[in-house]
Amino acid sequence: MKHFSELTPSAERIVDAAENLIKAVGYNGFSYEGISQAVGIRKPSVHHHFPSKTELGAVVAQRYTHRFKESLVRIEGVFAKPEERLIAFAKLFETTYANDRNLCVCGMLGAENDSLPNEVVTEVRKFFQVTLGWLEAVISEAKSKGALKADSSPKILAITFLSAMEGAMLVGRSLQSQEGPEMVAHALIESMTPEH
Amino acid sequence: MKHFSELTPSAERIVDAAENLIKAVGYNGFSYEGISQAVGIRKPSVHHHFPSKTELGAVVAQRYTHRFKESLVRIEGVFAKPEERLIAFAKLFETTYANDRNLCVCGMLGAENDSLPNEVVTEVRKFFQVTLGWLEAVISEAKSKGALKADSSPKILAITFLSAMEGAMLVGRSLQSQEGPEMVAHALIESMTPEH
DNA sequence: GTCTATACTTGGATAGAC
DNA sequence: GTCTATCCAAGTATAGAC
Repeated sequence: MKHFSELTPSAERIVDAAENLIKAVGYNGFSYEGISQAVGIRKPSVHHHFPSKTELGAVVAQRYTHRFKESLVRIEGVFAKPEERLIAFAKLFETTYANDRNLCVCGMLGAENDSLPNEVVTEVRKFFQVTLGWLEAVISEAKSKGALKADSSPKILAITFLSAMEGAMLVGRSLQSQEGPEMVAHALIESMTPEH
Repeated sequence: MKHFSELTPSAERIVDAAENLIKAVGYNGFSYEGISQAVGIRKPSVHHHFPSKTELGAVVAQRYTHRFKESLVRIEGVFAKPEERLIAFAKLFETTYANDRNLCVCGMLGAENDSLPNEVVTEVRKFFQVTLGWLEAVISEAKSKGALKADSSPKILAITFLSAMEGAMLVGRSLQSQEGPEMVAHALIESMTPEH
């Protein structure tokens, strides 16, 4: 399959448009026509760069995961404390949500999982595996430092935290609320912080 | 708009099929053809009962919310303690998830919000308002009893809890995991339970 | 209530010229 | 790389017979 690092400038603009459309209306909700309008070229030109919708969807998810990983590494370089890292993590989702109540690309695709081509399903799963691995390590460190108090394993807490972030975007969007993942993250972390 | 209480038996089977399809593949993922196959009648017969997809979607959401409310009232009749009610609440989602990793109808529709007709959006919003209202009351009671310890307001905790349930289904489905909302609910409640 | 037949639109995709 | 033209399938929807 095509790799996002080898995209021509036009292909890049197409992936940008597809990513934004997926955040808003999902894989089943966007079309080549929509991409065409967003980018300002005709449908067959979109097909020239991405012959099939499957491939386009997979590249979007792949690039999204890569950039998300970059953000996680950046957080490690800026924040030393695991508690700060968790808040910074939540802010990644908040930024997406604050932009038009958009969802996480892979959250949206995860919801649509059962109607997605296999190539896309695979990429989406990788996003969750990578993200949960990172969260688990951060939470594990927070617990061993005593900065976080909770009986459940770091693995389960990571799933809980990520679930809350993804769900917060979905619930907030349904309520047409300004409040999103960051508010939920604060409530969660606060409830797991030991009394001083 | 049509009300779900006035459905003929055929219409009921159509709504059943549509509900199941929405849980699996969403509003944008299902078609009259799919309904037709699930129910065993032809496409125009489906249109006879529900002229437009918009109306069918709205009735599905409407009936789903009503039944969910019934479940909430049933929980109140069976469990007295707010902690038990929260677990029973989580089990409602777990039951849906355990059936083929299906999503909550309104969770799925919430994700698709921006590509949904207004009538459906309205019904979905009602689901979240009703559910959050109920959760807020339960959490409020739990806090005043001292069964739950958390600084955030019951309103915010309700959003947090529901977000975690909706997100858990989405994340679990993406990972193709057996573990769903119930595991997350236990982790959450445990972390908010005061030491004895 | 259900059917066959059909209309109309959109969506994904290809051929071939520039 | 982009275009016009076109294909074919699917999706929503209607007409009208039984």
